[in-house]
Amino acid sequence: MPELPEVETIRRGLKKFIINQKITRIDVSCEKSFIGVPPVGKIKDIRRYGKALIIDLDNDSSLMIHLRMTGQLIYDGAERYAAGHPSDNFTANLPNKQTRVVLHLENGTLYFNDQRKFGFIKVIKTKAVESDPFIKKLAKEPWSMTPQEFYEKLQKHKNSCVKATILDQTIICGLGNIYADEALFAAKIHPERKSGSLSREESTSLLKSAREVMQKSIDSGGSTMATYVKADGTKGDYLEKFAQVFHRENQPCPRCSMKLIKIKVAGRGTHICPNCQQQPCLRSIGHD
DNA sequence: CTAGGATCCTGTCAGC
DNA sequence: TGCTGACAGGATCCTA
Repeated sequence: MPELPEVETIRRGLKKFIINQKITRIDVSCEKSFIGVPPVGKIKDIRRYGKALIIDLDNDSSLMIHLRMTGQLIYDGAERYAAGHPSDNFTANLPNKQTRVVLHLENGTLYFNDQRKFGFIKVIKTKAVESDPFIKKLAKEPWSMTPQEFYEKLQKHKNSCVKATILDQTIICGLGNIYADEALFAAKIHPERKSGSLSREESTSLLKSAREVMQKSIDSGGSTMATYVKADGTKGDYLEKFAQVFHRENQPCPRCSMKLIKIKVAGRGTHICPNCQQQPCLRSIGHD
């Protein structure tokens, strides 16, 4: 579930707590969730490639972590920091039923929870991170992609729905279901438009919107809970404060007040304003 | 090569 | 209450 802004929020949050701590032991309770031989070693850095986190150790090995749909990382030490898939388990006892891997550190514990077991932690050599099959094929993030490059990518996949195109991490990296919907709404583009039908202006607008919605989310701590859990832990509030369409079906469009609807595109739940985001055959009728 | 659908897995919720 | 199917903030594999 976590998309680029959530993973970046996790990275920044965890960094403060785990850098320079030694991993003393790793317990794996779900074989599928941990690939490789659990290492011990001191944590030197925590990096991010798209939606993947990399924890570098001082022994030439790294842990690659992908949370996929339902992963969570929770650090429990003098303070607790939790982020990832939103759930009540953040504040529940740890470990719990969904805890797949426990990393014991000198001064605390890092829990990897994952309801659906799609996520994983994988041991790779630090030198081989960039040549890992998943990392290697990731495209540029919206901030480092030029409008020209983006337009060319859309043309290359001209027969595919634009939403499917921007969800493909090998085409543009970082967007998931929330930010794809938000970016398309911001750019007033219907998700079922063929990628090749977007004008250069629309393409540039979409790229710009993708940057904006994700940056805004990073600035506000992600859309999911990212919290120092005390009794009243604060949480990332992108969905509450900034999301315009995601999970807002049946509510009025913030731009035109027409009722937002939910449809299915590329196999994913998709939220749109049927007035602001019109199909090609309906566009240019009457107004702009 | 592209595009679309099934699939991995567990849990929750709406509808009967 | 219990059952059933749909669905879920991701990515891969298989098919045509």
